Amino acid sequence: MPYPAGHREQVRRRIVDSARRLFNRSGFEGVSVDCIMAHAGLTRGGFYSYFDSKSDLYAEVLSCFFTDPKWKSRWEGIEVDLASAGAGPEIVRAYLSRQHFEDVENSCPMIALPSDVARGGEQVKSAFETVFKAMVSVLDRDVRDRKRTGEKRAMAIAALCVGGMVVARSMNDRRLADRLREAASAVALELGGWTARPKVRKAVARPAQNH
Amino acid sequence: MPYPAGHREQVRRRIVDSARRLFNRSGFEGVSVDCIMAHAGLTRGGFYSYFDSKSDLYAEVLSCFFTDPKWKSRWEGIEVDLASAGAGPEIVRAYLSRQHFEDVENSCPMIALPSDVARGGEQVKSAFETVFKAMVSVLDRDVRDRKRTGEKRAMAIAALCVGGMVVARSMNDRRLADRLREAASAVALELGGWTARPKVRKAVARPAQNH
DNA sequence: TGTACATCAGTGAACGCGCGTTCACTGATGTAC
DNA sequence: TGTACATCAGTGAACGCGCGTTCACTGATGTAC
Repeated sequence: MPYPAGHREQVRRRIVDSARRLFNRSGFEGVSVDCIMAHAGLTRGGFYSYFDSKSDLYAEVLSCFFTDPKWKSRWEGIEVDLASAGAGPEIVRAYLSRQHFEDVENSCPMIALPSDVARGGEQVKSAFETVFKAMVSVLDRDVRDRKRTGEKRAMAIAALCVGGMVVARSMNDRRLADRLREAASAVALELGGWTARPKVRKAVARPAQNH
Repeated sequence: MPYPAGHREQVRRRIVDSARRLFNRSGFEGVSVDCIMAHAGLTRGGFYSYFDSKSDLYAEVLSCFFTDPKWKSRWEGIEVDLASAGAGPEIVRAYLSRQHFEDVENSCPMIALPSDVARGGEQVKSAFETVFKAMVSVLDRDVRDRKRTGEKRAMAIAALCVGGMVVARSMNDRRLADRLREAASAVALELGGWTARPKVRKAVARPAQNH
């Protein structure tokens, strides 16, 4: 046996990881096989001994994102365990945080890939659906609901999180993007019944925040 | 003068219209200049006497949508006049309607193109920003606000509309997509203070013309 | 321990293709006379 | 009214380029003896 055992798997994982980052940054068509392999420390020729095609790799990248049962937040260093209660407001804050906004490569695929998904095949959409459902179900558990409209609210909160980030990423004006994130976050927390009334001074300490 | 007056403008509009439909369907990179011109009944060569580049056309397509002073809704046959008051709830309903969901080619560019825009240049993002601002400002005018958080609310409502449609379009399950649209619509109307209790509150709510 | 060898991960030149863009040209048009 | 003409909208061949993919080859590796 030439090359140590597990070598192939290790290299394969390196390629998938390189692809994930690059696809997140530039989309399916915006990234070349050459580029993916170069970022994995290899050359273009070897690619086809690992994957049948570029599309094949794309599908694998997507399913990797979605199949993790415990989806550990990569943003803000917060490890949000989806199985625990009380994660709702944490998720909203992390999702609409500046860090998540900036870390394009590691961001939620629902933000980075929606156009590709909407135009993609059944398999890809199905995977997208799974993530969204997961997000909704965690939010749903925590919604403080006065009128038994919990699932409706949870879906709207999730849509607001995704929409806020998608739109913020599509702007030039950084200030406007910031305001949008903050507005979306505040309203999402309000919708969940998670408005921060505990720290009253905060509202006083930050009034310099214009508009 | 060879060719009748206005001929050039008419052809130019035909190209933009063809591009709008095709970009909405397949994204920026999924459509070739050749294809756009063919759908406009022309050949590839003439393109560059109308536009400097493909990106240029893309930016124009984006900015055409909401910046029209009178934006005629193409969905639901509703003609929403942006200059008139009371358009807020109409826009929310039309935006999240089944018709808008289904009519991909004629849909709002903020739904169909967000990933392309996020990865695009300054010019394109600038055009997107304009569209979003226009939507926010119309909503803002109509938000029935009790706490002077009008602009924040308007931004969140807009993000919820866009996000709801983007996510709905990325799903396989039509039922789930429908529920999402309805949830987003109901919550968005609630956020604007437009929940259907019209007869009781109208007199009270109008004077709260914020900002 | 040292050498020869079989294996196969990785290389890089080459392929056909479609793209955005350019440009010399064509031919339809309204106008001058 | 009819003809010659200047204009310029539109044509289509051609360009360079980067892409996904293929393939004959290289050379690093663990093993056999």
